[in-house]
Amino acid sequence: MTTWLMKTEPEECSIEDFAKAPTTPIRWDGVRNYQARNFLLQMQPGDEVFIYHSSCAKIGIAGMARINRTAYPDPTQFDPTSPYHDPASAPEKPRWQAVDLVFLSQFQQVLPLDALRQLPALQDCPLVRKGNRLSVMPITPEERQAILAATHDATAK
DNA sequence: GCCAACGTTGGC
DNA sequence: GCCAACGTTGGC
Repeated sequence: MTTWLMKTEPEECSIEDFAKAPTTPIRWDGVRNYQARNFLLQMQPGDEVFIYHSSCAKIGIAGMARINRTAYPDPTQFDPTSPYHDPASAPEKPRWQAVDLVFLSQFQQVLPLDALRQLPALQDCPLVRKGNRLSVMPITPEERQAILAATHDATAK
């Protein structure tokens, strides 16, 4: 089983959206980067995902979700009214993928980016490297442990 | 709002 | 295949 981290702007989709309806899967669509897409394709049912809030007041990891449905063609790429529409993608040969996530936990406080930067285990994680824009990335067991140890979240193990 | 860093596009 | 121009990401 792999652990992942996915970035989201909370105005669009936040950990609160998951917590509001904890059994309802949320489609993670709009990924338009090949490296991130390739990670989506590797996800397995039950994989854990750290949910990271970006471009907002409280930047950092806000909670966790798990993979509820593995990769399938992202419908927004074929929707001309969607901001994620990709006219170059053909339905018979979809370019972009989505997965579904369900709620796992919400941290009592967002684990802020500056705290993440201070974790020695995260020195090689793309998340804390300046200028890195990767929105979906794998998290090693060591990184996962360090993150969870920093949360003080009793529900996370 | 600024801007550095990055990925993508397209002319050649 | 190169690489300059461009658009986007995302922290500050």
